[in-house]
Amino acid sequence: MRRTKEEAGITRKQLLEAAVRVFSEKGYAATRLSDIGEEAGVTRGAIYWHFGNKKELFAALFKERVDPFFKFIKEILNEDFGPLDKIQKILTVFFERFRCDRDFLANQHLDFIEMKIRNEVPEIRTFMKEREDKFYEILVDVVNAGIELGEIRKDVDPDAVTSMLATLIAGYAFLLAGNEASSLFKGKGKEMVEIFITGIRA
Amino acid sequence: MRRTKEEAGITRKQLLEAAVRVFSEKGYAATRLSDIGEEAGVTRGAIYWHFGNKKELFAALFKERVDPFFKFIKEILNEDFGPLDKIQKILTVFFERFRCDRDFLANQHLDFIEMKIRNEVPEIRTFMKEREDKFYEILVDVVNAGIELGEIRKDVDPDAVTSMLATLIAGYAFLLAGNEASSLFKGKGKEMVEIFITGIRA
Amino acid sequence: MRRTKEEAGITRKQLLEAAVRVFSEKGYAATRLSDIGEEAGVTRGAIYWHFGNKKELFAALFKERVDPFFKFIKEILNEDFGPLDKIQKILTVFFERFRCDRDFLANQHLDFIEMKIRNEVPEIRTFMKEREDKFYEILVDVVNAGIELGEIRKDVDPDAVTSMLATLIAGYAFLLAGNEASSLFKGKGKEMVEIFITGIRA
Amino acid sequence: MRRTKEEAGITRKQLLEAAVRVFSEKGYAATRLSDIGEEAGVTRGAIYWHFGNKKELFAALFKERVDPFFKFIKEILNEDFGPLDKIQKILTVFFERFRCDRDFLANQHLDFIEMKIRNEVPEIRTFMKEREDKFYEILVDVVNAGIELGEIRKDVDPDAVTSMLATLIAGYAFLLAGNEASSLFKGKGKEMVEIFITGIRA
DNA sequence: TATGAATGAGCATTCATTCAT
DNA sequence: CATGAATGAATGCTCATTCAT
Repeated sequence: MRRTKEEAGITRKQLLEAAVRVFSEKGYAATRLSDIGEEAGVTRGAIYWHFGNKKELFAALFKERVDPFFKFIKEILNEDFGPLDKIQKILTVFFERFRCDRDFLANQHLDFIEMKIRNEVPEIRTFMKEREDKFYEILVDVVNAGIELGEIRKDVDPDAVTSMLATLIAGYAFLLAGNEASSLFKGKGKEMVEIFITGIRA
Repeated sequence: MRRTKEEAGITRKQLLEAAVRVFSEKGYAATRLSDIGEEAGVTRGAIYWHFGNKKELFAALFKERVDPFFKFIKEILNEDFGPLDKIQKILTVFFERFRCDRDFLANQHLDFIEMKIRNEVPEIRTFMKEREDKFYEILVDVVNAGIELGEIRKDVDPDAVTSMLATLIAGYAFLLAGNEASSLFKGKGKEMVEIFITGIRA
Repeated sequence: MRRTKEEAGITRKQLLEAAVRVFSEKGYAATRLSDIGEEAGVTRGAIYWHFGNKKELFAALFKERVDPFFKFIKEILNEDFGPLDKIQKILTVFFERFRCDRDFLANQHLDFIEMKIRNEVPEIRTFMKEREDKFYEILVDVVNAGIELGEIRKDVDPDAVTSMLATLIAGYAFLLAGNEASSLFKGKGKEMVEIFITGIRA
Repeated sequence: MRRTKEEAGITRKQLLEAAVRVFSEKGYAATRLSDIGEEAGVTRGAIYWHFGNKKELFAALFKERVDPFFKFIKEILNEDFGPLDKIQKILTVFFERFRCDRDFLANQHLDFIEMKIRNEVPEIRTFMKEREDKFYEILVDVVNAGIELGEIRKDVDPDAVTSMLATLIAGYAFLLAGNEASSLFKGKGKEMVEIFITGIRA
């Protein structure tokens, strides 16, 4: 039993880390709190102390994980690249990180898989909606800038670009996270980015 | 209670139809057999009579639904189009059908969501592997034909094309099936296809 | 489906034969009607046609099997032996038959195992009570005759002899029917009879 | 709800006590865990906490009950009696205890009734086999000693003696535990022992 | 803080039983 | 006579949750 504040913080962190892994591997419904407890080296009781219940634990995951995620994207967008390079960079970095950072992938996978839960917990819903809306606006601006700068084809629908980004990221995280993916899917992150960029380049 | 063979067939069909809907809406683990039973207008017992258990019911879904799905693709590939048009057609038709045919979407959604289950039931695993492998080979041939005919860029990796197809289809089905999708995702099926095709066209 | 009376009789007989085997192997509660059906080569429905329900099937077993069993004993008792020989013969024949006739053993095993059921079905209860009472009276007479004839010790309690018979038969059937019996139990039917007879001989 | 270790031990003990009673009364298959729970004053959940599942509960019964049982026999065999007296004592004490100690009877009844289960749970199987083998060896030694000392007839097969012991104990426990025993069976423990001893005495 | 013990609602599954054919 | 289809009550088991310690 951890007695100091510091130690309690460690338990909390371990629980969250265990939770992403287990949730993303099994999905929300099939995940047992005991699994998470075991993976974190504590009993289920600790989860209740730190998070209240299963749903809250799941919600906490988002609040803690999504923020750095969006910060990460913002950093890319703030760097001194042209619009097209920004878009390319975002996708490339996503794909790259999916491949290397199992936790990052798990998190994203979770994000897409558990939309149902997200809709059930208003807290998550609002939380995610806000950031995505903001992200959407920034991205559309980037695309429009790209068009104005002549980097992107004039006849490209900015919404198609954001949709394509969302679709590719969702699909990639999905296929990559599935233990044994479809035969069609061979990774090919860089090549796919290239195709996409070629598809919108002026 | 249905007593004739014919009527039993109806019950079976209704169970399967109910099952796609419920499974794809709730996911495998969160689906209760009673939900499916109620939706089909029979008791849980009927499920056991027809399918044996939950897993087998799920497996039966695949065996019955995936076949027409692949037939559908084959038909497109057999038509008298050029390679690029075939690829475009496949994606277009998929996206279109996802939008209009709720059951088709649900089915595909299921397919992607429940890879875990798929891996647990060897029957499904083998079943799917075979068809996907075949599909993959045909597609690669199409891409290579496209390259030779000068319709597709020479420097395009055929595997990148199949991966892109898989990714787009998975992502699209996914985002569309999520009750309240990401802000980034605005549908835009046709536009996305156009970007993709432009990305690989010679 | 059997259509003639004769064929129906065959089904009935097969069901009863299957029933003794399965009941005696698994016990009443653990026996599924489908087991019996399969062993008899028909579906459960046939059981309901012939016997009404599980309990009735079980009851029918007794009525059909116990009669010949008591007849068999009576025959021994009616033969022209001395009292001691009669007692010896009964035990010997029982043990012998237990060893050789698997169905006979199963039947007896059942008889002892399922006293609970017997008590639940008044029909069986009365039925068995009557025969056993009669058997008891005859046996006590035999023992008394033996005492009077000086074949059996005067200080032997006739009830102890009948109890011993019952105990040995029950115990023997029991230990023999248990798949892997106690290490103590090595069969030894004849030897046990000899010990018993020596124990009561004048 | 019991919260301390001590109290948990009480719950466990009560569950075991309830379990012997219910199992031996209804048999393994017909016993519902809720019966045991109710009899012990807890919910079924507590059974799963303490024992894992039904089979394990049953197995636990053996491991906890059989040991004292064999100790009890050993004590008799270690006392300062002659071989014949030891054998007589064992039977006498068994019969006596069966009559007075309902739990002891129930336990023994269980032991004989559920050989099937015993064979299904390897743990129990090995466990019992070992003790019975040891018991058998000791008993055979006692019989041989009796023969050498001239207390027991030279022509008596030691295995017949152990078999008789097993048969009598099994049969007696059986007939006594059956709610309404056979008409033949009138108890008569002491008298039966006397007959047996007379049967083997030199 | 965290654990151990226990609860209870919910779920998959089994199985005797029904009954139209 | 017998089957196939379906029902429904019962039962073992899982798991989120509670709470005294």
